[in-house]
Amino acid sequence: METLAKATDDRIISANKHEVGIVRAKLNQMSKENKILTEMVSIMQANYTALCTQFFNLVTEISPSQKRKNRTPEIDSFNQINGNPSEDCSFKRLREDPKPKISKVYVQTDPSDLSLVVRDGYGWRKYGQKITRYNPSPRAYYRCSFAPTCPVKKKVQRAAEDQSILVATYEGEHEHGQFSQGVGSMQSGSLPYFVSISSSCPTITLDLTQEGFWRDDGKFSRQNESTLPEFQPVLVEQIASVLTKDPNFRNALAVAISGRMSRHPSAQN
DNA sequence: CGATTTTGACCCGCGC
DNA sequence: GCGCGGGTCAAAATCG
Repeated sequence: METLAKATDDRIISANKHEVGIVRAKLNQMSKENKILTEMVSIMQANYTALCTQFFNLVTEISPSQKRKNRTPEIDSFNQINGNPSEDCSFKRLREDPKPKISKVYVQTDPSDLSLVVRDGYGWRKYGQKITRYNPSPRAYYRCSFAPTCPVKKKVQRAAEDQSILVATYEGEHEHGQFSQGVGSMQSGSLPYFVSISSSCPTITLDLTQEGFWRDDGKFSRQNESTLPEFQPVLVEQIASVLTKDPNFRNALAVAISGRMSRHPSAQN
């Protein structure tokens, strides 16, 4: 009887040892993958720096008079997000002027939806619309409904490269909370991808968890996965550049990846 | 009837 | 000074 119990204990101990071995192996593999990921991020960062230098060289080669003539939406967009390159070639120091905080939000919308509405939880009053030079789609101008108490303004225009992407440019910050127009910020017209790039502080919110969009009828529509790669290259570069610069993002990414690995051990094979 | 949108006119800064 | 382009104004139209 006693020998039977001892044999059972031995088997449990041996099983535990085996499990510890597996966990150790997994940990080793994870730390290896972590190293590889860190190296990849470093390479991306190096590439980004090289690209920045190249871009700056190209921009500074253009004379001031040529600058206006040859200006493109891409350069404008780059300058808005990174600050004026002629003032700081490293792009690391951002302008600290008293201008209102400007941030950009890119919203993937249903291509069939032609409205210039970005639901963000705030109330807006449209005060103008214009056709701009480099973009066939009109630009809409909105003021916060709390104006003149709240000076925040926003411009909404479809991306020239992809009409399904709405670009909302916010000027200033709300001095009041959101007041929902129903459910909240994630309501009709909201988005599968939500990206915010701020010019004054390179913070970014990237929500790729929603593979669809909220339609006006309140239903959540699944996004056709084949359309995902169409997320514009320029936009992707801008996002990648901000992400690779941010050590917090890299840490968060490492934590998220290791968390995912522990939840899906089969994926490690 | 008040709030909101539309849209042409106007203003302003910039480059030539 | 002129033209261009972006931003704003404000009267009319529309909506709830």
